[in-house]
Amino acid sequence: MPELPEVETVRQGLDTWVTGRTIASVEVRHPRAIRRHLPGDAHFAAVLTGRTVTGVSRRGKYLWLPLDSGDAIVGHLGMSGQLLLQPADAPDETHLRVRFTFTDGGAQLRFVDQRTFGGLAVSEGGAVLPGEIAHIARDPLDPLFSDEDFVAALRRKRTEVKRALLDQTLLSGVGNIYADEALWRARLHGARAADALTGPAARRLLGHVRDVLREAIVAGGTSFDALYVNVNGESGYFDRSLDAYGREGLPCHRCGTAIRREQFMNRSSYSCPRCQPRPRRTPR
DNA sequence: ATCCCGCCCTGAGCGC
DNA sequence: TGCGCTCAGGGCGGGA
Repeated sequence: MPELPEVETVRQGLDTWVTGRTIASVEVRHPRAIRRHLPGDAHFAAVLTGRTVTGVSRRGKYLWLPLDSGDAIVGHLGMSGQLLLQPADAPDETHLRVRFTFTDGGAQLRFVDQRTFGGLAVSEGGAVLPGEIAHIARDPLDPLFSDEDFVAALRRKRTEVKRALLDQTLLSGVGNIYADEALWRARLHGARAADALTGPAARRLLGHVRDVLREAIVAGGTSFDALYVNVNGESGYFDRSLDAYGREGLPCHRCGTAIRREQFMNRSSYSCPRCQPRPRRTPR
């Protein structure tokens, strides 16, 4: 569910409310939530207890909390994960998976995840960049992201442009919503062959990706339901600004044509039939 | 090496 | 009411 803007909203909240605090206890309520932490839940709790969180970082849709030990807690929200700050006396959430308490006795950090596609792990020595996510590309808001490298890599891909936008090793942070939004802005159908894009077209597309991500962060992300919320349980409001995603049958904000929905990668894709005509040739 | 598919889960909404 | 089906914002492993 969460893409870069939603994860960045969570990152900012964690940075405000968790950085500088020392972990007093860790309770793993569901083993699947730490399945990527191979040593298991007892080890997970033991290495984190007594550690101080020194910041909160993000690459694409991954978050990590560097610790004073040089290790890090690395996490992914999957489709339905939430990181919430809750008073100690707040009732446990139905899908509470991991609870952290702090030595200051303040709000707990809770990892709540209905579908359990998300998870947490300790990354040994991962404070600067967890090795577990070294294969994830920088995101387009990262100051060290290289536009020219991305454009060149995109134009080498023998696949459809939407598939390439969703490839987290090419650029990170873009998911189904923001891919469709950027393609709509760029007036490109997602089935266009990536290696058939001209350099200027690829650069324009990247510009639209960057714009829509930035605008969505300002809005606090996109929340269709209670599954995506910030660390204080509040929804973002970028759903009001969507031009394509989820708008099947509604008029295109540019030309008035009804937005269409198509199946792609076992997911829905939304586009304007007039502004984003299907390519005649698709990649093989 | 590159690309693509199936799968990992739970719950909401819908038609019957 | 209840059943069964479809759908949901992601990423990985493994096969082709």
